[in-house]
Amino acid sequence: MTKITIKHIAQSLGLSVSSVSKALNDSYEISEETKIRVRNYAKENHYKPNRLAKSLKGGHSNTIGVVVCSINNIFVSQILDGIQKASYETEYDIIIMQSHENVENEKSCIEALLNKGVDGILLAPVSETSNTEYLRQINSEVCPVVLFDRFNPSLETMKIGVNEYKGALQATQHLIRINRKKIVFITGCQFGENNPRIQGFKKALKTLDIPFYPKFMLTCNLENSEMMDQQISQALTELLKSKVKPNAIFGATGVITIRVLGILAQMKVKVPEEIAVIGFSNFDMPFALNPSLSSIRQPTQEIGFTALTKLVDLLNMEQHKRHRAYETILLDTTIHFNKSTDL
Amino acid sequence: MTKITIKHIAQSLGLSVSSVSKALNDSYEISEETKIRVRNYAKENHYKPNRLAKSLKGGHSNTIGVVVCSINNIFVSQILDGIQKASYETEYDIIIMQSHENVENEKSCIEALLNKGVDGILLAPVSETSNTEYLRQINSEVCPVVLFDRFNPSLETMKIGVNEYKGALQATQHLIRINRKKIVFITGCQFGENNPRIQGFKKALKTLDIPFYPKFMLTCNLENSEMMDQQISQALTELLKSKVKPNAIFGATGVITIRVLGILAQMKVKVPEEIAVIGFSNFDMPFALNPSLSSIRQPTQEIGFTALTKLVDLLNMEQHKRHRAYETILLDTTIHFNKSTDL
DNA sequence: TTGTAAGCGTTATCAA
DNA sequence: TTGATAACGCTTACAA
Repeated sequence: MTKITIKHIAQSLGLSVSSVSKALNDSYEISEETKIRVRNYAKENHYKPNRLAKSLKGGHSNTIGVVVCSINNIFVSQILDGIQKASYETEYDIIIMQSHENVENEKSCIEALLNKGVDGILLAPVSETSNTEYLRQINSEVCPVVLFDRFNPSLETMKIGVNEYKGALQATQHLIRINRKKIVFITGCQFGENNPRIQGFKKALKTLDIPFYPKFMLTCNLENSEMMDQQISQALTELLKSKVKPNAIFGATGVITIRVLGILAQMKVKVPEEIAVIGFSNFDMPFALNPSLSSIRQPTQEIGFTALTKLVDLLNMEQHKRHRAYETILLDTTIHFNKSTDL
Repeated sequence: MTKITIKHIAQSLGLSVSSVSKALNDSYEISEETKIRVRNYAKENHYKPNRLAKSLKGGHSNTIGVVVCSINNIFVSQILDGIQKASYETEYDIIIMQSHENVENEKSCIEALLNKGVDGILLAPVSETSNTEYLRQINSEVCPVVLFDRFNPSLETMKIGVNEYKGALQATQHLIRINRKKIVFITGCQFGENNPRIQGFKKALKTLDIPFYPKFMLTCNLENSEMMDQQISQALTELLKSKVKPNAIFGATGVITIRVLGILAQMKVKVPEEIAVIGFSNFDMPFALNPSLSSIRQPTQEIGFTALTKLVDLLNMEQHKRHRAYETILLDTTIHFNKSTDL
């Protein structure tokens, strides 16, 4: 069970270390016969190249860093699953870091990854503007940074996400179709005004000349779920008392949407009779929810898989050619109607 | 932004490489004055030691491998969160692998980790007997293996889990207390007969002389959630038609418990009126469920944190002293009563 | 107190 | 076709 190295092989076979290395790497300089001898010996003795030595020599760590808001989140863990799946087919290891929806944490995560010598970074930015300059510098001077899930519009790099605009548009249209036009839209405070989910929502209203109530735009803190619950339930309580009473809620993220369901249940507000609910959510068991949730589902596995694959593609290119490969990939969402909008 | 090495520092300061190394490592051989010069220069120029070189030299990778059934699972991701948190305070990187509840995958994961040269392994075994011999060999000859969540009773090593027996006992007692004595117990097929959750359940029945119906022990496939849904709903449909109709369900894992809720909702079975439901679950938003779920909650963060901490402790000990440090830590669960058992 | 040199396991250059 | 040697960045006897 003891580790065997090239040196051992060389000694046992009466070859030099360099010849063995070349044989193992299928170099043209080595005779077929020797290659076979070496390969056989290596296989029989379970030789495994030492990745550390290889990396040290090669100047890269064969490691990719991933920064997400929180591992402990269904949406994120599905993406991570996709990233892992893609990574199995490569030589890269994955190191995961959590920004916890905080811009400064995000920077620390990236710094930590850089210290570890990662060859590339996969990042779901905290906000649309977080660490822009820093990231730009990293991407052009240190290692490629591929963005996924959320984008930083002013950062030129590879981006993989979903067509949020379309998803939000369709979901809103559905609410309107079932005659729920007084829609509360709940987002995280990291969402900028130009967020495509907000834009899709507004677009749907505008097209059909439905009035937009600014006070129906709710913003909550994604960093802390207790605060979030408080903020949402307080805001909803007030809105339900106001003269223009809402009759639907659109949740901009999975956590928001599902928490809203819980909050409404505790407030004894009937869904969908009093308030219809729809939102982004990748929760796997919509029927277990109260009531079964209508949702916009994102192809999370594919996001992760694509992001990692594209990053590896970049890594395999010469640095100066990379910028030409930059693209923004928008995958399609799917929309699922269940009881929470069933009228 | 270019990487700086010990060599650069040595040249700039007119010192030798070894002196710089020693200064940086606070060796007694180096004068205070030199140390300060070196440290300052290092700090000013953002010197970061190359971990690869350090590891290659030191003969360890500073990496810990973690094998879980699936990242994409609330319970697991909470544990991973705990592991990460603990790892921040160490020099170790974490590499995660997924066994997908399959014994052979589990072995491949471990092999892959060993190839990467991990210094230790954190493993949530697929079953109570999976890969016993292999793991024993690894643990004694290669690197420490710490078990968490599920245990392999015949493997002598460090183990971190929860008092499942007690949790199951309490939950069952609660069902009995609300006069629900015909309890269907649903487990995964990886659970052996001696699993503490099953034992706790049986004990509660036995103590109060409640009959145990073998056909109320349901087993489902945890590898595939569609199959699982099918198996459970089919079995329940039959049981509900039989002469001894169940009036409660105990779910042995979070996925089972929540899926049961969804299945019952689709079968239009009223919870808790017709069937009360309780089970292990670490789902964060019990109130969003239909109905709000009574559950046994495990201290997932703490499990992960403890497991990693203990593994690092082992790593810091001399190999031959490790076995003396082995212990089995059982953390307490908490039980939460909600609507699904509210009678 | 500081420096020299060897070595961790590879790969790459150049000679033989 | 094969081998000797240097190098990647760091640590550590051993010498000076």
